[in-house]
Amino acid sequence: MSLSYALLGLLRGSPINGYAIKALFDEAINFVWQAELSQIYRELESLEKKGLLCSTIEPQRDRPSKRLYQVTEAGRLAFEKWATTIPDSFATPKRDEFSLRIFFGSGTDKELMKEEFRRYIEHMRGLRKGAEKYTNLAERFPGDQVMARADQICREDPYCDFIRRRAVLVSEAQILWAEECLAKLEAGPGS
Amino acid sequence: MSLSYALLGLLRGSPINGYAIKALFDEAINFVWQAELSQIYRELESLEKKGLLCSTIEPQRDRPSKRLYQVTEAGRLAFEKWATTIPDSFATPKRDEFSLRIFFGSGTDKELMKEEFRRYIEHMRGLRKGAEKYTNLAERFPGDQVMARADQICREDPYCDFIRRRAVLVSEAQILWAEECLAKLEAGPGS
DNA sequence: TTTATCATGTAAGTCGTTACATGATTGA
DNA sequence: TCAATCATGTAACGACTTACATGATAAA
Repeated sequence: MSLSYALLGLLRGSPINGYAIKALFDEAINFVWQAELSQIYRELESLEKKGLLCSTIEPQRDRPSKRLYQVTEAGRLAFEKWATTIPDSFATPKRDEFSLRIFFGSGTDKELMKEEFRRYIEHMRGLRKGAEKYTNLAERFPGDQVMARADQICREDPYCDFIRRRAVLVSEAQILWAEECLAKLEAGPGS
Repeated sequence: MSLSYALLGLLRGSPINGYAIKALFDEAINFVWQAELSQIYRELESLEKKGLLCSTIEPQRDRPSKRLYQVTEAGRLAFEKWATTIPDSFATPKRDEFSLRIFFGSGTDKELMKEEFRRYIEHMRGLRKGAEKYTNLAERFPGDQVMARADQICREDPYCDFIRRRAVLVSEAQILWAEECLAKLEAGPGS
């Protein structure tokens, strides 16, 4: 599973706690990975048991204590191995509810399907907009060192920009596709 | 979960057995849904227990017996309800190992990353090629009525074509993106 | 004779979501 | 006072994968 590598990769830098990782996933790298807090905590615990991470409790004055994680040497090695081994297959599991709904569209009222495409286009425009600009983590989390650092890394790292650019291009392709479908449905008989 | 609706949708037509459904997923609608045989069998069983499907055993002379499934009236209603209710969100779970590998690319040797992009482009070209033509199920499964019928439906159904077209456009966008990334890596310092 | 295809299933384990529990502080 | 944010976790369930078991026929 790749969540473990996402965590090992993120924890190579300064120590982070589970809650902040969730914020990073949601705010900064939402084109890359997604996970629920409960899953993150469980995975961090599991990685620590395996000796790939270690944690320390950091008490805070005005906030609850944090459990800060860092990679161990073994964790760093495991990540390195994963990062330098090109996978045999690039296939991603194909399980997309929207595709399925469209696939079975011919049994559904055409006006309803048109509305579904319109809503999909709105959704995709939102995604594109979100990907077009850098997520300004430093602004959103003022005074947070971890976020400031993540922000800076993303701004300087060409690979981080690749991922952002991909989100833009792919969502644009899907917008064009959906608009094309809508036009065909409107041009077709009985509309 | 949507696998159940994929099954209910497929089984609205002529009765099909689990093994044939797997073939349909793999050959015809691989842009739409994916599932392992073991999961299909379990899900079919579960849907029958819920009264949404019913099955009959069909003995064959030269082959093992088949368990043929069909939707019940309750199953048809459940499918209708799903198909005619536009979901609140179009978000798909974002969990793509390739994105993650690129995101962490700056720590990896540049030549290795270039090779990874090249392999990715090859993979995407294969996907595009597969999507450009109709999957000729009738040719691949000569004499198979279920496949012949699925083939014909796909050929006549505009929604089926939408899905195919989407796969073409999205894989094209990803090819362009990856080529753009490669060019940037090659133009950058130290290449 | 061995491999491939057809055919159905079970069992174990991993991965992921949803719901629940707890409790502190801050701001409206 | 009430909601929001910060913070960590547990428990139950649901979804998916991998491995295993079985056995027939057809083709190489």
